[in-house]
Amino acid sequence: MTPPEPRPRDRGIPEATVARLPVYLRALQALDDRGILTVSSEHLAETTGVNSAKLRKDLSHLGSYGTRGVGYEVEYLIYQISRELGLTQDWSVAIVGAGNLGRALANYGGFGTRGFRIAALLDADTAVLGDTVAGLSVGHIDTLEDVVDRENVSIGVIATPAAAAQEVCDRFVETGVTSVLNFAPVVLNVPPGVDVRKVDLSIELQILAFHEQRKADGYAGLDPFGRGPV
Amino acid sequence: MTPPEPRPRDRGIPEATVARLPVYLRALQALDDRGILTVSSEHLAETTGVNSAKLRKDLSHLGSYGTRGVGYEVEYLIYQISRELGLTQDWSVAIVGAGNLGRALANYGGFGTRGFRIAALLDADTAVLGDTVAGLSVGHIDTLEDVVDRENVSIGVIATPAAAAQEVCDRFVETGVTSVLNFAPVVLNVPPGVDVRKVDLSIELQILAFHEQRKADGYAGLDPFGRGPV
DNA sequence: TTCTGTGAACTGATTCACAGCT
DNA sequence: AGCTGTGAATCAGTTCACAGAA
Repeated sequence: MTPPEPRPRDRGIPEATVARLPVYLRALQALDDRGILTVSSEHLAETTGVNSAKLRKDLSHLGSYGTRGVGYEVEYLIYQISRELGLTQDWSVAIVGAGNLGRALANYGGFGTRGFRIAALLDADTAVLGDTVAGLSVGHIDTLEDVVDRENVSIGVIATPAAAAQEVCDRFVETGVTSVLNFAPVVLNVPPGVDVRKVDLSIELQILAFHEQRKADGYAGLDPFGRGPV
Repeated sequence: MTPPEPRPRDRGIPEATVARLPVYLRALQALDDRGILTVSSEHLAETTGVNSAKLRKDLSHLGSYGTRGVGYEVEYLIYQISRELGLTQDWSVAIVGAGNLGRALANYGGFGTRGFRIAALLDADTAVLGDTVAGLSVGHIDTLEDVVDRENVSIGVIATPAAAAQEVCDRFVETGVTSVLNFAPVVLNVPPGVDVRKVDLSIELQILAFHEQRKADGYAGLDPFGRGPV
């Protein structure tokens, strides 16, 4: 697992930092839209809900893009973060599963920010074949390999029922996709080198339930409005 | 911030552990469905994609529910985790936003596992009012406060466009909801004591894009199939 | 003077490795 | 003999606090 050789500028950006860069980026874009030219770590930290020292350390991993006594130039920082995240290019995305979730994803306005392009929306159910979603015609799952090759898909999104997820994932991996975003409630098995990220509604709810229960249990006095289970 | 008094059994379960318990629970339920009575940390760890020492340490925070030389009893462990997560009771959930995402959430089969009950699906758009989704009629957002009170809602789910999210959140909080699951791409502002969890598609994609770019950049030899941007 | 960039201290999470129970 | 439960070692991430640039 050792990298082949030490590379020029250390790109060893901590995972935790990478996960926050998109949040900073969004806040910066909002500032830019309002015509704001410069921002301090204190202010940007506040609007993104992090500690300002953490924000500065995060940004310092990209290089020294701030000006002491002044702050960060909004446009320049947007560019630097975009570049670091790989958003100065477009990535091709294929979504499998054209149920409500798949459709919601396909319709996701402009796909967040720029940087992504939906190449296809596929489903196994012939009943939805040809439906138009977000200007795209739903294709058949059997064309997955063709689509990935032709459109140079690099990110596969799985929005199928749990039972179908592993098979779809295998097909993505087999065709050369190395990044998968999984919305199905299963743990996917992939070979090394493939990145999987999981988004799981019921896990999120269960985590919230845990904290709700705790509030209800022991700290009633500190939480005058807390509600219990039904 | 000191708890009023030391409470009987230490419930200081690490956040990282809490986030994994739902994953273990799901795997255990699958084992239970297959009639398997007992499982070792090694095996359960493998199917959930974690290290077995981590799994044992996680479970040890709940108590000593394993048997040395044997493993864990599946049913008993399901019960213990469910109890710890607060799933032996039902929690009432209100979803705001009846677009594709809101509908996808409402249809989410049995809401993951048991433990949750959708009390209402609300929207501001009069065009979707009265639509039936997952056996539920879409209500008007103005009834939010009524619904929360009447149905004793403890978890609010925000599936609205970004612009509406903070206002919906404020109304939830104002009415006494202390747990919020936010799908809108904004950082929500809440008073202390309110838990917010965020699920953000575009952030997940951007994190994947970062790793894709890295693979494409520097490790071509280790990743023969990796695709670049389009 | 203001605000960045960063060593140093700290806190939390993971992994190792093995003692001890069944 | 096999597998749990857990101290001890390690690693990652956060926060503090301040030196130094503009």
